[in-house]
Amino acid sequence: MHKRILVVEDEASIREMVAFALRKADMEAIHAADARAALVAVADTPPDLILLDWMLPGMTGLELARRLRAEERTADVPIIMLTARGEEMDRVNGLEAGVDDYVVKPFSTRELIARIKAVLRRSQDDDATGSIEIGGLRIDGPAHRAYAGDVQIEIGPTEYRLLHFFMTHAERVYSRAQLLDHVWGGSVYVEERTVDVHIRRLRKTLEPFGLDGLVQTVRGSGYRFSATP
Amino acid sequence: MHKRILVVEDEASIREMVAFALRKADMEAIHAADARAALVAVADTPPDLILLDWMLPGMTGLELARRLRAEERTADVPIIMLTARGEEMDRVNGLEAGVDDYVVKPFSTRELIARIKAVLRRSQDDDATGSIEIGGLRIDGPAHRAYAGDVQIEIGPTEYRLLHFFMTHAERVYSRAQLLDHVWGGSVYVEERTVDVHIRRLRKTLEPFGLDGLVQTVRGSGYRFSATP
DNA sequence: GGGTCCCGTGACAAGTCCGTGACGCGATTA
DNA sequence: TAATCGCGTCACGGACTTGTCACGGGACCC
Repeated sequence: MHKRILVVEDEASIREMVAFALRKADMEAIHAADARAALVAVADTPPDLILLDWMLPGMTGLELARRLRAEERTADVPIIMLTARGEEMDRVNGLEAGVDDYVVKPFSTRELIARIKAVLRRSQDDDATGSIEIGGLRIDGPAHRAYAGDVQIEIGPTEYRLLHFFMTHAERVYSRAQLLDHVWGGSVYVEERTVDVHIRRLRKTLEPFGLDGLVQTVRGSGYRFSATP
Repeated sequence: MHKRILVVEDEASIREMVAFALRKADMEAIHAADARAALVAVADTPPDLILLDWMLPGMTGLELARRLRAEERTADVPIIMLTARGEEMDRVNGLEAGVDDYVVKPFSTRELIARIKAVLRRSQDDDATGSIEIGGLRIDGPAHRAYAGDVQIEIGPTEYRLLHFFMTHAERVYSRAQLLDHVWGGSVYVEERTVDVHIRRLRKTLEPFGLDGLVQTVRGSGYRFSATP
């Protein structure tokens, strides 16, 4: 899980220490030395999380937090505040501004990474869809299970993800590239032919249950999931 | 879905922040600054959910939770506890009092709303509780004990919390991160693999009673509790 | 009918994920 | 104070996934 973290901090040494820790945790640090730079950086592509120093030249971190919350694009980006010990940290105002967590300096990088992970973890919503049924095949989203009528189907992780995508996007042709994007996640590179192999594996696990013809090949274009041949 | 939420919290600023967030999510906030006010407000018309601060003037939130559970009218109303980080929060006692979830301050409004929705969704199709039985395993909520048939099972605190969470959220896959959030609490940092170890310990204590296969591994996703393999 | 392109299929090696035993530490109890 | 217990972490090994490749059959176009 590669994440992009915006680090708004005027002290270069702290920025670098944080950047180093982030990189080790497979995250990318984007630097901003003051509020203005932060707003510019955010305008481009909103990061996954923002680390915000409490004291900044020009504008306080709190004020910046409010600004970020007001913007449509960044309203949902979690914010973690960095405060120095002894600094009057107005927790209530922070809460109002929608700050997700505080880390008090001096902090260990270990703790910082831990906090970041915790906040990221919480911010991802768990709206698992209910159950879907198409052509005698049913999947139970929350339970991560597939059924042919009443009998349960043993299915591997990637096969399940592929099946889940197909059933939530039935009756439509997807190219191998699109399937890679949606099922594998855009940030990994795998050969397109890999999709073929997984299609085959999926067909093979469905076949013993009389569920063939659901995954259809559209020659030259890709694959489609449909109950009607 | 218009819901009425009772907010029991002595700090006015937090009450207002919560009220603002609730309104944005199409819910109505009813305020109560202390336990007495809460009991009065509840006597009129029970709300759909109660947000309860852990520390209250006069009576602790935990005590109030017990009182609310004892009342006929409010026994079934879900309760979410608000606790400050660092406050010693006794999650076991919370379970005993029938608390449905915890949210640790500082929290973002986004997270709070998400938790509220999750609890509401769950309480829709949940009947009166007390004790739950799944697959020959029974837990007695108020006493926090576990039984296999009639024989009591010796079980540690963390194992019990894990088991309790599983039994109140059966037939659904949870990632290690989600389990950490719900069973360990939001703002603590432990390695995700720690979950594995506790899963194993739980399995090991259940096994001698023939209760194996209840805690299931979903490779690549997490764990699931279910009576059917 | 021939050629070309596209897809199905089986095998395989690397990689990932999970179960498991052990260890140290702090808290609680005797 | 000593002893026990529960908990979090680590390292190791095994089992399962998974991405890739090579081969061959079939479809489409001419």
